[in-house]
Amino acid sequence: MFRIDGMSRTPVYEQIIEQVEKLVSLGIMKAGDQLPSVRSLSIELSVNPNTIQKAYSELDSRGIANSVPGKGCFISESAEDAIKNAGRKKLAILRELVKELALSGVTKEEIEKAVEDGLSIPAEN
Amino acid sequence: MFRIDGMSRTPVYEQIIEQVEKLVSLGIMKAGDQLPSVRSLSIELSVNPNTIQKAYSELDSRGIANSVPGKGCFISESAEDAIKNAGRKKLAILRELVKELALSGVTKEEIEKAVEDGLSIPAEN
Amino acid sequence: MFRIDGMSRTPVYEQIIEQVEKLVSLGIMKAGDQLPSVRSLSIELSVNPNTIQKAYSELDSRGIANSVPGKGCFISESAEDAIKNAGRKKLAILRELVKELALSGVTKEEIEKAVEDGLSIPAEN
Amino acid sequence: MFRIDGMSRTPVYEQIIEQVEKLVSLGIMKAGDQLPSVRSLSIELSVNPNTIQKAYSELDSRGIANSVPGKGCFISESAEDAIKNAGRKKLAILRELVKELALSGVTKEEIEKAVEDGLSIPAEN
DNA sequence: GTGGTCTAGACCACA
DNA sequence: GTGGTCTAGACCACA
Repeated sequence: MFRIDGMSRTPVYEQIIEQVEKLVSLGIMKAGDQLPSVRSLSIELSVNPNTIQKAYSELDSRGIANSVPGKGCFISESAEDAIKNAGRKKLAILRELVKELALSGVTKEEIEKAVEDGLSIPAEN
Repeated sequence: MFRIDGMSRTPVYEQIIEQVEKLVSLGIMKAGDQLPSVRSLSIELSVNPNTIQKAYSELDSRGIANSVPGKGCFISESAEDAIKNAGRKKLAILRELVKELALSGVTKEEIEKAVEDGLSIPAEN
Repeated sequence: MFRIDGMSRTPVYEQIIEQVEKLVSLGIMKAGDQLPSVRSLSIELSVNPNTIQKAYSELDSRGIANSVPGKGCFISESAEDAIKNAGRKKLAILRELVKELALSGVTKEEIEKAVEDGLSIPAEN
Repeated sequence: MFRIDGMSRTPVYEQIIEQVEKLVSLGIMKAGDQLPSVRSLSIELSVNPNTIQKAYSELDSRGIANSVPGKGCFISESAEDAIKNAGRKKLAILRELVKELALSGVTKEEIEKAVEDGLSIPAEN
């Protein structure tokens, strides 16, 4: 269910967060669903339990999951909203990136093509 | 000529690189122009000389400048091309970002609006 | 008669204690009344019997109930007093909370409004 | 500058967060001020660096400080606002606590007295 | 020196 | 079993 790229620059705990967000966005995980336990996932991914813990507590503080001591970690009711709102905040990054590309000499057409590509493949990985 | 945001998450050396690229893209600096000396810039920006050094050698390895030991660091002939090519490589990042936003539930309209905004304000900061 | 919020951060056994206290405070349960048996309540709430046991023995040591082995758990004569005294001890928590809020910049008016609200809706949940 | 109560139930990292908030609320620390480094504070308090790290990264994600890798951790511009807003969210807790006390039989007068006490000693510990 | 990530492993309260 | 906290200590990128 989860896959870690040890070569990647993005921290392991961040990779886990992103994958949970993806599963929720795709509707594969829904509010109330339980995530694998810290220990079981740490074994499955050959990763230290602390790293999973960090991912889960981040998901909790982002409003995507509820970590309930003694019971488990569950997708929260507000998960979809929290993810969408986080996405909205990233629109500013998108704007800056476009501006930077335009400035560096990349043409408007190349940029719009890339955006279209991104929009047209909505659920491929 | 250069400004460093000490609070920013982007490394200081990266901020310097970005600003050199911007100056070239805007045509303010051209092939053959000399960058400030490592020492003078380090003093001007209150930054460790090693950090400037790192920025300049990165600019060198990216084909944007030529560091000539004992003489200085100069904008290279290939600077504009190198910057544009780097920009093209960033199109992939743009594509991924758009895909990620779309997946997280941000609407197509919001995304296209942000792209337009980025394109319409070509040289504001 | 009892409801458990599995998503809540307050431990299940604590939730049970609070609900017993509320029933006594509201006069719904009185001295001598018998609480549901450990087994039956554990089944009703889909909760581990150990958890109910823990709640009941806590109620016992707080002087709110008497656990009689082999017979059951009964609201004690001193229940109302015990609850009121526990409440008085919580006045210190209230004082600290108010102090903390005031210190954090919340205005006196906002605090007094919240207190009034709490006082005016005496028995809504 | 910081003091840890090893006997307390509140986690060490939380104690540190609270103390930073208090220092900001009291105007002792201001936007831009640098917190002690992770290592130095860990030595001063005889606490593991990871624990300080956790406190600082929490302060960061709460908008109270900016952790800048390689430079240090600084009180953010938005610190006071962030603290005040967090306080406002705690008003709901206050309301519930008052309701619970009133229900348990504590008189209105006792409650109001405690609130006044909390308000009248604005900066004692 | 400074923060950030991670492993290894312990201990706690709660279910 | 389940999450939460913490120590001890390593290694990384950046300043």
